[in-house]
Amino acid sequence: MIPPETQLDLTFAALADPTRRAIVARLLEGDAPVSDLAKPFAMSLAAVSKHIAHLQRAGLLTQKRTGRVRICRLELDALRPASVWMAALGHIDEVDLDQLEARLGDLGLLEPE
Amino acid sequence: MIPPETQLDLTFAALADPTRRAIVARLLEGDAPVSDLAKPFAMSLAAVSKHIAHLQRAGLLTQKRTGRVRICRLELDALRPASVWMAALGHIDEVDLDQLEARLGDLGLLEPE
DNA sequence: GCTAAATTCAACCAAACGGTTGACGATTCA
DNA sequence: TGAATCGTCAACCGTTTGGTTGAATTTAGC
Repeated sequence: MIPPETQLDLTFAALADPTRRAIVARLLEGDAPVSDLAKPFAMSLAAVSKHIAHLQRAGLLTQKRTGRVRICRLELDALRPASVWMAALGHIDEVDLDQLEARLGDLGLLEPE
Repeated sequence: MIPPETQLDLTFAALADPTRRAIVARLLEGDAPVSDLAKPFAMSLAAVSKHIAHLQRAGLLTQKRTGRVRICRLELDALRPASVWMAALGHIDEVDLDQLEARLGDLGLLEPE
């Protein structure tokens, strides 16, 4: 099992490249074979294949082969840890303080005021 | 002016490293000088300084020098384009399905159940 | 004015990245 | 069977990254 820290590393790194973000965006419109994904880009198929591998390592993309074609599917769930991390930055005050307080309360560590 | 595509590159790349994410998290608790930020890490000050420079390039961190000390401040606003990009991924499905359904309905292509 | 402290700068290193080309394996189809 | 197609693999190349160490710079304090 991948340590969660590494999961975030892989996810953010996967999104840090414009080619990969374009592939992700394209997959929102539906599953697609590798060659279709590669078409818009002025680079070799092998290069796109590597980008896809990168997305796969991050769990953002899965492939299912049917014949000689590999259909790529976007796995939006894999995006959630990164999304949560970012969202937490904006709200950490409220969320974390509440949870901390609740936990401290459960443990009887909260001093009455 | 930085092209917006590059802005996303820099932001996601900045977040793709655990040291930098830890620095960001630490700065949520308040501004801090470089050496304070460096303390938790088992690496040289120069290394942390480079990480900070990386965050600065992405616009996520600004410095204000007071004397020989540099106070670092988190710039959460710089996170917004990346956050928006990710949020868009999560909702495009619903949106598109709704629009598709509406369009099909308009065309009389929707089968009654 | 001298010394110590807080950072950055510069040079270096190994590893990863993003791309290329060419060979290879699998599959379809005539 | 043989030729074409889809995609990956392998080797290579130049650049970037994340770290090191040591010197340079700027400010503080005695």
